[in-house]
Amino acid sequence: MPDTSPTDSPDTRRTLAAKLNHLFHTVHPRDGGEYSFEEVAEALRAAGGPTISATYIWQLRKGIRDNPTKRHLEALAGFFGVPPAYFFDDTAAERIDAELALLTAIRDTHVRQLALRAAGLSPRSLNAITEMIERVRELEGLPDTTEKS
Amino acid sequence: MPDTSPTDSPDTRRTLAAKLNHLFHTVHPRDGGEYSFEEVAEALRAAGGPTISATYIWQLRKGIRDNPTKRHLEALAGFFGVPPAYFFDDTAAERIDAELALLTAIRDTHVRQLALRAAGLSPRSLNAITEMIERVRELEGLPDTTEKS
DNA sequence: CACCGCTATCCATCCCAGTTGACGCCCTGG
DNA sequence: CCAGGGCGTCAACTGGGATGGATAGCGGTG
Repeated sequence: MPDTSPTDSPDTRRTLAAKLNHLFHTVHPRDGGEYSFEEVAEALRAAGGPTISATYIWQLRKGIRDNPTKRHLEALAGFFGVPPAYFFDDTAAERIDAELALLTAIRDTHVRQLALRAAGLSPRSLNAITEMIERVRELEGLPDTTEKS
Repeated sequence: MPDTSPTDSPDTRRTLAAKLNHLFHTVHPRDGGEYSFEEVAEALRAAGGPTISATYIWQLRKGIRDNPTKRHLEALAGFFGVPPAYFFDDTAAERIDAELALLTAIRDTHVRQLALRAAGLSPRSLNAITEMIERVRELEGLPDTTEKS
């Protein structure tokens, strides 16, 4: 099973409302004032894509509603010029990005191939093969540091 | 005004259904077969977070429904171990697709351990060990077909 | 002060995202 | 050849995501 780790606690993670609020406060039209909800709704309508009512934008910013659909997230992200991922919880994304970074560390295609083929083997077989690798490392004069990640 | 450019790109964008389909096809449980919709729904329920009915997952994969809410996207992304951005940004999706098989493989701590230890070995040793893994796969009744790209 | 334009806030409503339950198909074993 | 369970598929229903319209505050103008 892939990742069934318990979803992170409902702590004081930045809520969708907070992020939207930050966007409104940060990106504003040529003069100082913030965008009005009506303006945003209008602009989105003009953009041709999916439209959002001004009232709903207000609800999202206020935190009254916090579970918009994919298309609406895309539209909002598009308007404010941020990637849609901005609205999602970053901890999960960060963890996965870290994993992806680890993958780039494994450049050797042979090692990749090996890992791919090893996936699915029983733990006992994996252990056995790992031990064999350890032995080969020893024979080839590589460090045997069994560091824990 | 920020970015009011049309949200849809000119070319045929990969639909949500296609991406989901790819995830189902690529990341599968220990024994070759794909996850069943029921299994995914069950796992999400067990994870404690927001739940998705098996039927709905089917609808999303089929393309019958294509506008899920934020929480459901999070849940799905969490299950398959990809960042939520996977469902939005196509370029990111392609980048992740390239690593997806390896990414899921590496998630098994034993496999990761093995891969890290294997890094640095001589090509000949790697080949030898890969062949041994192939043999063990055979003994454990795992598919020997190198899955197509 | 009355009036007007504008915007945030509220409320009642609608419609589609999401669920429930049932059906049909393909296995597997008896 | 027929149970029986598992899984994908379908149709109808429900709830909340999303909307439109009404109201209240607020500054500006004559």
